[in-house]
Amino acid sequence: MSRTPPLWRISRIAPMLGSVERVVLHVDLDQFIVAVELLRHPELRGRPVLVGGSGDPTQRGVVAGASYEARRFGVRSGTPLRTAAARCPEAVFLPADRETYLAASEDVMAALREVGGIVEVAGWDEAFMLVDTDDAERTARFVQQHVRERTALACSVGIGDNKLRAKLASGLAKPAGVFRLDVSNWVEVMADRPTDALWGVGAKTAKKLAARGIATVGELAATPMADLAGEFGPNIGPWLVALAHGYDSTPVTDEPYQARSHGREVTFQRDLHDVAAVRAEIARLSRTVADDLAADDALARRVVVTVRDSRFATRTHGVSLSEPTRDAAAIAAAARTALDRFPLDRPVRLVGVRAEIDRSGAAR
DNA sequence: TCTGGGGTCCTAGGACCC
DNA sequence: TCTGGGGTCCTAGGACCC
Repeated sequence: MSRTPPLWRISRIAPMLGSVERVVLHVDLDQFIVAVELLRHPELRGRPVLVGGSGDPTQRGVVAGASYEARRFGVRSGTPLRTAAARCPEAVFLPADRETYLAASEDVMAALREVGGIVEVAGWDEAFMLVDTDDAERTARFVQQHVRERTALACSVGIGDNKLRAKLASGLAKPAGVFRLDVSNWVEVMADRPTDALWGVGAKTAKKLAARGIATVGELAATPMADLAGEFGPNIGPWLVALAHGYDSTPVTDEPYQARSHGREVTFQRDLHDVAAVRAEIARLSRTVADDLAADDALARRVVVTVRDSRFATRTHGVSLSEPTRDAAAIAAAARTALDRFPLDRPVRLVGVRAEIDRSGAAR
């Protein structure tokens, strides 16, 4: 189809001289959440800043954003706030402000679209771009400069011959740099890194691989695909080996994002012992999810309830709806039915309600 | 180090049907 | 009656990502 982008060029900077190539860029904002906060709290620049939860490190919550100064204390995204405060007592804690980050993110994406090519939003603070250029490094620098001019935010840009390599390259470019990772330097750059350096290999998979004597990307690449099909499945096993070669054929697309589900969950500051209180919370979350569905003009086809108990054991139960709906009472009734399937014999740490969206066609 | 909240995608097993 | 193979749907769980 007409997915071919317009020929990208920076006519002011680089006259079209050499050969044009098509590359994937991965644009990743540097310490995005903290950087946005520093725009309105410039006096905090240079200090260890941690954003997350309510901003109170004595409460349950984790770090959503850590400044580079804070990271030197061993605090990173996902660290419990309490732990962060112990490791970095002089840190400044700020509450997470999703609306502000979302607005900043939209400014960044608008700036990227001004550059041209195909722009695929991949999260608040990252995007892929498919561009045709005769100087990819110069194009990457131009993107950085343009984002900085429009938003005062710094980003790193990875250049790759597919999305996987571009994504890994941006990590290697940080902070505020440009790095190119393609078929020509893949082995040199990646072969000796641990398998969880790959995008899609996490701690669990890395551990299973290590148990088979596969510790590095190079060792994974040298593993016959059939060897992994048994433990990881007929699709994931071979895919892991492909990842280790840097293969990726997923397209960069600017199709508008369509959520497949909307959910809300809450961790209580103190575990709930009272079943009635759990039910009330489920009802409240159901109403919020119904609002989220309405805002997205979406209909639910299934409602799934999550319960995490005081021992951190997490279970789900779901109820399929007889017909797609966004009616708050219907969502709440389904959630209550699902909740009644739990034994609720232990204090409850977290509850959640998630609506899976019906995209079967006519129902928008 | 006592572990958030928003999501996506894949897998396995059982039900059900032919 | 005690035996089949394949396809598809549903559900719960797992892994991963930002």
